[in-house]
Order: sequence, then structure tokens, then C-alpha cells
Amino acid sequence: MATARKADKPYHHGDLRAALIAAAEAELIGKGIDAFSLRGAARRAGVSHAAPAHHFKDAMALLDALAAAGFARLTATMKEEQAAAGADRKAQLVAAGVGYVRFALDNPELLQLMFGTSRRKSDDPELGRNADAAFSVLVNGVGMIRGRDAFTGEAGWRDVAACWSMVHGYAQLAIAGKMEFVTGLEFTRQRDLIEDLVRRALPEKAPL
Amino acid sequence: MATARKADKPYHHGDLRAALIAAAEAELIGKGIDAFSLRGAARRAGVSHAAPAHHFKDAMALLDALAAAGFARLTATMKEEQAAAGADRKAQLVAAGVGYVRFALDNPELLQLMFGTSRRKSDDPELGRNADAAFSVLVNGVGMIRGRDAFTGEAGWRDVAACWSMVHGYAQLAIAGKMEFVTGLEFTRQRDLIEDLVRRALPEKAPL
DNA sequence: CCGTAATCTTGACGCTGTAAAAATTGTCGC
DNA sequence: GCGACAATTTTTACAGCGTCAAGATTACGG
Repeated sequence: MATARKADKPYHHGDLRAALIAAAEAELIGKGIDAFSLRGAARRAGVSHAAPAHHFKDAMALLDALAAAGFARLTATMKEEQAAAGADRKAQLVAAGVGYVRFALDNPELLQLMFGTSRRKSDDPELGRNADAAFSVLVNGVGMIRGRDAFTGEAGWRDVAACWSMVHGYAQLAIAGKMEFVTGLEFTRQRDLIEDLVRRALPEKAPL
Repeated sequence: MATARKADKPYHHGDLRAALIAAAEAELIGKGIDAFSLRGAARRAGVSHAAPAHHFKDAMALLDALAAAGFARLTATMKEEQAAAGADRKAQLVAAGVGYVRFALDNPELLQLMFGTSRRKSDDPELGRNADAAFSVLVNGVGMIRGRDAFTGEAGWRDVAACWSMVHGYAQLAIAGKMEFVTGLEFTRQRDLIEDLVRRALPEKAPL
């Protein structure tokens, strides 16, 4: 009874697997992606340095799992923003983009992890699934605008590439501190800027 | 006379500083950004593991220098592409974007280093200078299109943000392997796609 | 209630980056 | 020419890292 049992999964710790993922995020945010250490995450979770080995093959597997959780939250943030937006189809796609950037700026280290090749090997099946789910939010947004046979030709796919590139590029550059020349402008509100950017990428003459 | 003197700077090695930067790039390309090691770079340069300390304060300083060289080459690639393009002002900006992406895809690890926060501390003055030089290629491109008072309001800066975000985002996503859904399309030529993307970002109604 | 399997800890290995001390080599004044 | 000095490089050492192997601990099924 020393350790109050919160779930029924665990054997010793409670739920070490989940605790390690949470600890890994704290470690990632606290020390940055290069100073991240598996031993540090174990320390934060209150277990010995070799304990993670039983739940994750190696350090990269733990970070893959964290990245997977990140993609799930990215998807949630985009849908959340869409729910708060108007029903207009373009507004829906713009809202997804705004959510994308908001998530990125709120979780810079996580985004670096999710999209960098660094520190991961990316063969986690859940990671692939969650990344696909996030992707399909964008695809659906373009599909709504373009209608029926949106993706028969390559025009629809180009729209997706344009929208994704725009929001992702802005997010990355803002995280890297390279966007101060525009975010620092006096009367620029971040959200207006992002909406402007997304609108440039999406198909103006789409339903032509 | 055992070591043929190529310049007048060096004392012992010849030009260890430059050799270390070259070795660091080989190490970066060969082992990836997370497996990069200072000792490995020293090994490639044929010196002891502590030799770099006299030329670079620490490992991050060496990678900062490499990133600075990367920005110089990025600028060169953009200008090269501009020289090969038509004189039309929009074509010039598009060419800069194409050069940006070409450099990125030819040097993926280097781009990750240049724009990631990972493994660097970024207080190298030459790094800042070279990054600014690359930035100004884009700014000049927008300035040419918008003319005289391009950057009095914020519209011009938004154009810069849009163009940069677009090319940077596409480059990052392509490097991460996330753009196969469009690069894999049968008759899509990469260059056409990139030109299309850049054209979406730039100010259509600019000289209005 | 005990055996077995899952979980966690301990200890060890080679690797890393960095600092300090020792050794080597070029340069400058004489 | 050569000795003193300064710059460069190597050697040595240390703490931290990821991972593996072995031992200890705990839960579960018969």
C-alpha cells in the first residue's frame, strides 16, 4: 500500500512507461534536445538508470514514443482551432494552419523532435499512425475546398504541399528566432500574420 | 620542410582550423547530427582528440563555424540560381527560392545544423553575418518587386516572411521525407513544384 | 503457498566532452 | 646561430552518457 495503485497495468512502479514519457518531455524541455539524456529522464521518474530498458528498447524508442504523443496533441490542437472557427471551408483550413503554428510555438522542443531526424529512428508504428492523422487534417481541409475529385490530378496535392510548407516553415523559423523582423512589427498580431500566410498558400482559384 | 607550408597562418599543422571545419562536415554527413562527435572530427583531421580546443572553445563553437560556412554556401547557391534565371523581377525571387531548396536538399545535415537549435550556441559573429547575408538575398528580391518604399509598411516584411516560410518549410519537410506524396507524383518535376510554391508566396498584387 | 516470470537495481564497459599538465615546435630578439 | 618565449599539440585524467549482463525484488498463476 506504500504506492497507491492508480491503474491495473503496472507491476512495480505504477505505470512506469507513461511516467517515463512524461519525464522525457520534462527532460527535453528542461535541458534541450542535445543535452537530453536517458539517465536524466529515469532520474526524473525516480527509477534507476537502467529501468527504462524494459519498456523502451533504447533511448530513441522512448523519444519516438514522445514524438507520437506530440503528433496526437498537434492533431488535437488543429481540430480545436477548427471547432472555434467559422464554418467557411477556407476558414477551416486556415484554422488548421493556425493550430499547427500555435502548437509549434507552445512546444518548440517537441516540434524539433517530431520533425527532426535527430535522436530518433522513427520505426514506431504508433508514431507513423499519429503523424498520418495530423497530416490528414490538412488533406481534408484542402479536400473540402476542392471538392469531389480534389486529388485526382496533382493540383490538390500541390495545395497540400503549399499549405503545409508555409505553416511548417513559419513555425520552424519562428522557433529558431528568425521571424522577429515581422513579429516585432508594432501593430502586427501574430494570428493575423499566420492567417495571411496560410491564405497565400491555399488555392484561390480552387473551385474554378 | 616536411609539411609544405600553404599559408602563413599555421604553426604546426598547416591550417588545422580549416581542416577541422572540413572534417566536421565529413563527420556530420557521415554519422548524422546526433552521432557527431568532436573526437571523431579530430580523428578525421589526423590530430589528437584535444587538439581542437585551441582553435574552438568547445564542440559547439566548431559547429557554429561550420554553420557559418553553410550560410555562405547557401547565399552563393541562391545567387548562382539567380544568375542563370531571366531578368524578370519575379523570376529573380523565384530563382532565389529554388536555390534555397536546392542547397537544402543537397546538404540536408548542414541545413539541420544551420537552422536547428541543436548542438550550437550561435554566438559566433561570423555566423550572424553570413546568416544576415543569406537573408538579404530574399529581402532584396522582395524589394525589387515592391520597388521604392517596399519596407515602409509591414506588407513588404510579410512578403519576406511568406517567401522564406514557404521555401524553408518545403525544404525541411522534404528532408524529413514528408513530401513524397507530391514528389512521388508521376510527372511532377521538382523544380516546377518549387517555382509554383514560391509564386504562391510572393505578392501578386504587389506593384498595385 | 511456491515457482516462475516480469520488473527494477547494481555494476561494468567503451564512448563522449572538457580541463590540466607535459611535450613539441615555430618565432623573434640578440 | 641560438636561447627564451609563445603557440600548438599530445598525454592523462575525470565525470557523464547509453547499453549490456547479472543479481535482487516483487507480482501473479498454478
